[in-house]
Amino acid sequence: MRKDKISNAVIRRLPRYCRNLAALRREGVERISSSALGKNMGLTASQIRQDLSCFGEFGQQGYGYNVDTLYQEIREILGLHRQRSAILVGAGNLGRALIRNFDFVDSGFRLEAAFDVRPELIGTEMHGVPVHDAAELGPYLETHAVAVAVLTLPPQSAQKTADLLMDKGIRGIWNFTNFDFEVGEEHAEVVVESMHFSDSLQVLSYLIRD
Amino acid sequence: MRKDKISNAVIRRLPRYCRNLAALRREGVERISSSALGKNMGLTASQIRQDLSCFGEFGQQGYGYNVDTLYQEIREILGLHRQRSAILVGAGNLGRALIRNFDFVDSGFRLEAAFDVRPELIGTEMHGVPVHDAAELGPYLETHAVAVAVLTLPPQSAQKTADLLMDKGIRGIWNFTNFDFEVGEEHAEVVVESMHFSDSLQVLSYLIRD
DNA sequence: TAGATTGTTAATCGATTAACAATC
DNA sequence: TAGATTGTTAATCGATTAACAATC
Repeated sequence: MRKDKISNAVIRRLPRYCRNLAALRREGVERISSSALGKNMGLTASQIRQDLSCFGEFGQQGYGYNVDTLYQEIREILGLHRQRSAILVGAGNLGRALIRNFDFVDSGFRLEAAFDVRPELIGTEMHGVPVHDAAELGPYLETHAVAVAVLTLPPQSAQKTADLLMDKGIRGIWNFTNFDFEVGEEHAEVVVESMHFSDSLQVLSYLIRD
Repeated sequence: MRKDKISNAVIRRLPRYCRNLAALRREGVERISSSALGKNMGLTASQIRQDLSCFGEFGQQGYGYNVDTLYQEIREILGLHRQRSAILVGAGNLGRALIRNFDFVDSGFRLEAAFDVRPELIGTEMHGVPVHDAAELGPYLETHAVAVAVLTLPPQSAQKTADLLMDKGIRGIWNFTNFDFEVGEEHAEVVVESMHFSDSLQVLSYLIRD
């Protein structure tokens, strides 16, 4: 039964379903049952059926799920076919690594431009992406419809840049600054996804304690 | 009341407590109540008191918590004072970004060495970290006590390298490969923390859907 | 002392798992 | 048809929130 409000727990499992189904597809697997997929992913068959039923009826009794169809359905649910526009702010080591290595298209985005304050970077191209002066960020956002900004600059600049992005109507911020900037009530609809590297490593530290 | 088995949900909030308390400390705040901290972090006062009570009694009725003490306590719980040994495998763009910019010490680790297959990198130093031939990884692990390996190499090499690391007795793997390698039953005690960039961006894609 | 705030117990809420009729 | 497996409802489990006596 389709649900209106999807829980966060379910949403965060969707990309994993995607990755696993993509792998099965590459291996040439045509169909899979919830119990086989569950074994693959370390989930119960029940949970998988429960998760998928939030979005529709993708399976068939006695058969299971068609791998390719289910893969496409979940990509559709996540909106990965959308090719929305993205920019990156802060073309330092990490920003550069993302520009060069990360497959934005596979996650539903086109990376249109990067911004940085360093004069030696401004005007260059990285992996086909033009690097503009950070001072041009505001004007750029007024003339281009940008859905998401990747924030890969030092934490000290995070709040100010985030404020500008939100004021100019950004929909989402992918935050790599390791700083949780404030989101004012007037921007409550802005979505922030933070990649807190240190949080992850600190959890790892805890989990390997003696 | 101290608990034996701490839930994953609680563990994953600990680094956030740490970050918030660190910020308060920097601002010179000396004490804080669970309700004030809750407002700060977007949690209920109840949850904070419940979380902390898993590990001991750190507060005082009528007063709240001493910011500095609580900060130190949580760092201790996470094991961030330990300075355990870490290595990094794959000194490409992302690996390089971590070596140069990431503060391993703040998360409880010393980054001792990096490994790569590229001849032009072998023998060099990055930010004081020596880059060795990836072929030396096995021998290195036999002569050095390494707690954690950072995996920043292409997904195609992930399984093979992870297998080697686990065979040589690694305690934890911080996985940036965007690939969930298999962990054999014989290595069930190995802890894997994965930073799946694409999962995060895909969730963001979902959350900004119309 | 009076007010504030803890740690803990009990209540509620939400997520996961189990069971099973429906049906391919 | 018989076996397999779904989608869904009900049961269980776990996490969050509320309430409150204890006490600084």
